Amino acid sequence: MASQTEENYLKSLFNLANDKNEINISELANQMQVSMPTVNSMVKTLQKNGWVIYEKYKPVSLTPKGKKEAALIIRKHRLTEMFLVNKMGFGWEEVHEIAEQVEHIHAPKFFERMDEMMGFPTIDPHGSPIPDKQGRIQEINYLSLSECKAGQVVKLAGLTNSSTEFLEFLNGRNLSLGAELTIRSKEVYDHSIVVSYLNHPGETLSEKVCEKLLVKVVE
Amino acid sequence: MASQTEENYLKSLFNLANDKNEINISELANQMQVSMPTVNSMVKTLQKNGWVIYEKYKPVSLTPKGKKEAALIIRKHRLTEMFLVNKMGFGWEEVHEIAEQVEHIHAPKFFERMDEMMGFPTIDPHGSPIPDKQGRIQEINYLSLSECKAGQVVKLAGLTNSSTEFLEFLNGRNLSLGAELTIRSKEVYDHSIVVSYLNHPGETLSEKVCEKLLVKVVE
DNA sequence: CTATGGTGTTAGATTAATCTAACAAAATTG
DNA sequence: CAATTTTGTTAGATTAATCTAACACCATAG
Repeated sequence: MASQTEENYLKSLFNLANDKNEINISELANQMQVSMPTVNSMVKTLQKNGWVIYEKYKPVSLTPKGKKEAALIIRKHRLTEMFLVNKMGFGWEEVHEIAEQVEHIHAPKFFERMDEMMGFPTIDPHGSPIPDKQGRIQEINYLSLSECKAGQVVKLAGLTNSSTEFLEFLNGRNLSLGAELTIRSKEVYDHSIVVSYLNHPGETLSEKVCEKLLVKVVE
Repeated sequence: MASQTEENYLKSLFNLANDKNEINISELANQMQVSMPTVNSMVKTLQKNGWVIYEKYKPVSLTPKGKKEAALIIRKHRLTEMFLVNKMGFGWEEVHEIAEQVEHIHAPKFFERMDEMMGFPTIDPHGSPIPDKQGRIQEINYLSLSECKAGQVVKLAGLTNSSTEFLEFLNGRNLSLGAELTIRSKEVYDHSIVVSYLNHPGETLSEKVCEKLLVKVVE
C-alpha cells in the first residue's frame, strides 16, 4: 500500500502527465516542492512498487498500475470536494485543502457512501471529471473561453486552475459553473473578452482569466 | 503541531489516565502496541512539547495542555463517529476505524460543520461524551448493568468498550442505546443477568457483557 | 565541436519512529 | 532481606523522507 507521500507523488505524476506522459525529475521536484535528489530516490521506490517506469537520466512515466492508483486517489479527492460542497455547504474555494487530507483515508465504504448520497456525480465542484471505481477517467473536451468568438453563447463548465485566489475572483463576479455567458466582444489588442450573464450586462475578462475558463458552446 | 503519531500517544494517555492520572510506560507500550524503548523516547518528545510530565523511572502524566490537546483529538473522533452514523447511515460497529483516520485531519471548519449539521450533539454513537471546543469533557456517571438489582428498569446509555466484536454481539440481540431493560433476575453463581426488552422477553447476559453496559436507572 | 548551463545522480547527513539486545532500577515474593 | 521477576533505560541499528554538496551527463549556442 502506498504511503501518503507516495500517493502525493503519484498524484503529481498523473497531473503532470496530462498530455505528454513523460515527466522530468525537475518538473516533479518543482511540483512537489522538494529537491531533485529527493525525487530521484522516491522515483526509485515508486519503480520498485511497479507504479512508474524509470531509467537513469530518462524521464519518468506512470505504468497502467500507477495510473490506476493515482486515479483512485484523485477519485477520493474529487468525491470529497463534491461532498463538502453539495452535502456540507462549503464554497468551492474552501474544499481543496480539506480534500487534500481526506483523499488519503483508507476506507472504501466511506467514499462509496459519499458517492451514493450524491447520486454518483461524474464531475467535481470545479468541473473536473471524477474517475470511476476502476480508475477510468472520462475524457471531456471543453473549449477555452479564450478560443471563442464574439456573438457566441457558452456555458461555463470547467476550470483549468482551481486555486483559491482564482475561485475567489470568480465568486466576486458571481461566476459559477453552469453560468450562460454571451460573448459581447473580443478585444484584438489584449484578447480580453466582454461577456454578459445574469445581472452582469458587461463584464470584461482578461485573457489570463479566459484561458482558465472552460466552456461548452450553447449557440 | 503534533504529528499523527504524537496525537495517537496523547489519545492513549488520555484514555489510560481515566482514573489514576498516572500512566506506566509498559501500559502505554501495551496500549500503543509498540516496544517500551519506543515509548520511552516518545515520552521524552512529548515532554519537550509540554504535553506530559515525566521523570526517569516514574509514571507519565498529561499536563493540562496535553489533556486539552488529547481531548480535542477525541472530540474530532467522536464528532466523526456521530456524523458517520447520523448523517451517512453507517452502523455503530463500522465507524471506529474510519474515525481513527479522520480525527487527524486539520480543518476546524470541517468538524464545525459536522457539529452544526448534527445540532451540536454531546454524546457519540456509543454513548461517550464529546468534548467541547475548549477540550472540556462532561462527566457522566452511569451505572454498570452488573451493579444493578433484579426488578430494576434501566435504560442503556453507554458502553465501556466499543470493539467491533462487542457491538456486533449487541446488534445480534437488538441492543442499542436507549433500550429499556427490565432486570428479571440475577444469578448468584456467575453473576449473569436475565433482562427483557422489546421483543426479547428473556435474554441472558453474562457478567462480562453486563460490566460493559452502562445504564441509567429508570425506576 | 567544444564550452557552459541546466538537469540528473551519488554520497553522506538528518529527523522521526521504530526495533532488539543489554543493562539497570524497582517491586514482589519466598 | 536477598533472589527473582517485572519494569524501565541506554545503546545502537533500521527505514522513510528529506536535505546539501559535489560530481556527471547532456543539449545547445556560439
